[in-house]
Amino acid sequence: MTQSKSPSERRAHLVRLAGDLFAEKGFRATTVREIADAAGILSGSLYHHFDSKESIGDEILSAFLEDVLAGYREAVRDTPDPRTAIEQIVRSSTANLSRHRAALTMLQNDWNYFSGQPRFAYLRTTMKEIEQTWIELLERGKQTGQFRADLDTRLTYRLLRDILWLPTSWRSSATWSTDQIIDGLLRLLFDGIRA
Amino acid sequence: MTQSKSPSERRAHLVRLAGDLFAEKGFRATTVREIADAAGILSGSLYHHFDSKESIGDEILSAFLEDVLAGYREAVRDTPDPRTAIEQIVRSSTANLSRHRAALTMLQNDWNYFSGQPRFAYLRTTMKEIEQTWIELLERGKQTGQFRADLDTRLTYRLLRDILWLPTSWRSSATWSTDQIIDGLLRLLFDGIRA
DNA sequence: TGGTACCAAGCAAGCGTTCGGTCAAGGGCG
DNA sequence: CGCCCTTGACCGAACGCTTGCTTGGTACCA
Repeated sequence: MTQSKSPSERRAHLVRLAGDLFAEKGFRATTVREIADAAGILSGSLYHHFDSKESIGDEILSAFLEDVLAGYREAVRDTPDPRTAIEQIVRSSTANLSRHRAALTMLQNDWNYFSGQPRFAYLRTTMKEIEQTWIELLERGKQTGQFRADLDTRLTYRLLRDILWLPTSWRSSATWSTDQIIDGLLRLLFDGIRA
Repeated sequence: MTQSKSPSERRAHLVRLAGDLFAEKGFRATTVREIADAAGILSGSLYHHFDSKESIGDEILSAFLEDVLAGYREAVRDTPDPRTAIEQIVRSSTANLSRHRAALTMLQNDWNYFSGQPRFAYLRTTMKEIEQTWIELLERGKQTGQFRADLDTRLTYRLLRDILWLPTSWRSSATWSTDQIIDGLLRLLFDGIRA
């Protein structure tokens, strides 16, 4: 089972273990002793690989946000059609969110903790770019007549962005497949629930 | 300013102060010393009024859930029409949520902490009843032809319930009025964003 | 022999909570 | 009226425990 470990790949393994715990309990609520337990070592030994608990969180969050930003940029680059771009953003975001469940829980539970620290200033920066992308897409959609003209873009953006990473925090995601969730989300988003 | 305090009304005042902190930082992240500071007393003195920090949380959560349940029951009692009932639920929930902002933050941030304890078993009970109400309304709406027949009721319920208490956690709610949010929410919900 | 990976032990700070004591307000009583 | 004695609200200090993190040492592999 415990096959030979590569040089610095062991570090990535520890990050993954920590991420699993962060995804379930959040960052602050997870102790370094729990992370060490999951790895089968003592808590002090973690500090051979990381200089702080925050560093682990940093690694998880920055990796996530990089992927998310890449998805957004790719979507607006690939197509001029707002509706298609939004659909692609929803798909790439959903994929990223399920690959980085820990990051989402951390952003939701410990946003106050992270966003205050200078080290995590990139959190706000990235959010700004995401917001800008959404607003431009929604505005363009209104101009082309695809979206309702009475749409409050900023309000709609806030709703959509948050709605988008709601399902990821559902623990019993075994109930629905990713495709099911995406389809339900897109239909609700574009058409509402009315017949 | 500090007018004479009534007998046990001082206790309610402390609960309100604690609630303001819980609404901003969550339950676990708020310390009893911070609560005491806000009240201008020492942390130990809090235990003259409450037997534990959890008791304060209990008071806030149960009061909130009582109001929410009352709103749901009233909505389904007042009208047989699913669409009208849902609209009324959205309005009553929004009102309750803005009156009990602390409870929502606690449910979102510290759900794991509370839901595990027997003392807070009523959390799960209430959620069950809310879920049941939504599902029955959505099913009835499908049968009457008001809602799309291909709606996955359970998935839609999950989305709607969570979407409903999203805007409350937005700190800068000064940007939009409550009515604006409700309108945007209802339009998105029933009609989607498409023209 | 030198470096990597870990252990064993412990530190300071912070947590929720407890406890003995103080002190002003106020009702009963002579 | 003047005295006593209860009571509620709070202080000051500490308790036991958990937190993230540090330190000194050691086994092992190249």
